[in-house]
Amino acid sequence: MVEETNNNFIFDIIKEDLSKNGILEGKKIHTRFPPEPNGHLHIGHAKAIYINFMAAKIFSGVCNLRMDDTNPGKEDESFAQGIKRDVKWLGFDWENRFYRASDYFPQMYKFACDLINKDLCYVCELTPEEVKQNRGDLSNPAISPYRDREKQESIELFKRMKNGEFETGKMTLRAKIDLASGNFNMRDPVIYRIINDGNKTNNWYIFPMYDFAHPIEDALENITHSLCSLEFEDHRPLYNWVIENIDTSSKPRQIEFARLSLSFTIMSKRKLSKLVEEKVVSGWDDPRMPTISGLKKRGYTPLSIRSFCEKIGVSKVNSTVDYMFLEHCLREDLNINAKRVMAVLNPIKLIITNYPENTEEEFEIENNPNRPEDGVRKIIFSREIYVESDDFMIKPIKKYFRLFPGNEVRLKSTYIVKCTGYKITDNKICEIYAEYDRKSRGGKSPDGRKVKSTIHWVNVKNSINAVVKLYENLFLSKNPESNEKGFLKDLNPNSLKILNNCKVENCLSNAEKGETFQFMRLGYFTADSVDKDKLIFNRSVTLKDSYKI
RNA sequence: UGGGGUGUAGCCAAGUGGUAAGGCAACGGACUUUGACUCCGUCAUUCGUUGGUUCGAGUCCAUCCACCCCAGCCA
Repeated sequence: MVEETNNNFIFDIIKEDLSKNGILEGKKIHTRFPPEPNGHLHIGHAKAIYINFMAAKIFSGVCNLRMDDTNPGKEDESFAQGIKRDVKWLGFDWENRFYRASDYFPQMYKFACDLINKDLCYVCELTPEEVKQNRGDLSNPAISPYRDREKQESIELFKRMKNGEFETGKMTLRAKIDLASGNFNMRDPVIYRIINDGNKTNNWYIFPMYDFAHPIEDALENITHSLCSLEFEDHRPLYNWVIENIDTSSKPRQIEFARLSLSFTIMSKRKLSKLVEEKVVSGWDDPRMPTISGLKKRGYTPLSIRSFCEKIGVSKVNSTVDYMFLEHCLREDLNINAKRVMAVLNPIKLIITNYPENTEEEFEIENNPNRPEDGVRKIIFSREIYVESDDFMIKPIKKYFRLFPGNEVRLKSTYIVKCTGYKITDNKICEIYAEYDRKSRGGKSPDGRKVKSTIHWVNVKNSINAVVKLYENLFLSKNPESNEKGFLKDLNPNSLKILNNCKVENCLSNAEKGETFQFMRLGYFTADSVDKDKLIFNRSVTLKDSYKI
């Protein structure tokens, strides 16, 4: 998994801008990732982060991290902290360029006053309802009776708005552009509103709207390419209007790309919050959540997420990526890097009847066949072991070549054993019996006979207990939002399954929190708790399995 | 109905007038002490439609069709 970058239409534009006679010839590019601190980052944001930081990296520029905090009340410092943590975890570095839109409020206020003086803005006293009624429609223009207010009067009122003399919603500052525009964003958009609820941020009572604030933030930070998602395409004329009419030499350029949709999950912050509030999940970092913190807890690695972002590409097509593709990227990383261990999720005891009691043998097992340099470790074998209950059938179905009476399997790294019988108590198989072939030590078959199946096991004596959490998609449909009764009616009842009686190899007593292992033949599992008396693993992703029962 | 976008395989996605990359998924097969991994092979006579220009069109022009976004004092 080499980290290199494919081309895309945005990088083509940047290349063009940077080329000879391009608008940025001889300059550096400068991008930014500007989340609103009103929720936690998810995999969709990872795409935006990746695009912005990679554009900077590839073209030897830099990328800022900026909190777009222009709407107090929705926002919270804890979200800002979480965002910084997640971006850093993903492996991106904004160095010392962390900014907040609110730090620019004085400058924005000044720009707004300039615009009033240029007769490009006016204070409007329409209430929100009146604005709505007067917005016009597809064939009729909007109306504002305050459009021709004297500049001086607007300046006065705007100052009084700033001083907190009016209550929330009483008046707004509007840009004088075109009440008849086919683009509703240009029908004299509100650029400042009053939020005077006693809950003030930095002593401000007026707050700039996104459309006014964003271009100014970009200009003040000397952003060259302002990369955002498709729904802002209609806002670009307004973005450019602001840049052209304020006093700046910066010429940031907005380019839009399609945001990410992933099958079987949702990306809307509002809906993700709902899952948290309704306690459908344990929190923003529930391993089933598509949030960065959730993916981390699930066992996703920063490399796998970056690789995913790289591989899905960048375009303007609204598309939905298969969830399987994300899983593929994780497996690709873990296949190379995860240590292999043995763990039995649904244990059943296997007794090797011809193996001496009170004896044990030591065997070596490789830590990672894909990385011989990771060496081997010792495992202890003895008469009683646990095997997976799925690996035994009294009457084998077609193409089943694991344990069943009369059949031979290899116990990974040790011996070939032949199943000789089983015991049933209370209608349940409680023990399986087998005999081992002592000539097969190490799992070899000296006579060359083929043993189709090799199964994993742990020793009864020294295996340790663990809890394993198995996850499936949170939703049943590819597109949970399409459920007519709402996404909350599309929940998968099996999205979490907790196994409390798992037996794992004793080397896992040294596992570190967050460390990921391959449980052989089962999948990749990440240590979520490593407390002495409570070892918990989250299944990150299964192994691919061509055997369908 | 006004404005802005987008249509290439089941899913992403290259392609910039010279004869449809790549990945995922799927399906065959080889290998295998993980039914994993790895390796090999198959998988678009055709690019939303219909016309046109051209020696030549996924690429240019026109037409129609489908889908997405926009009428917050959200971002």
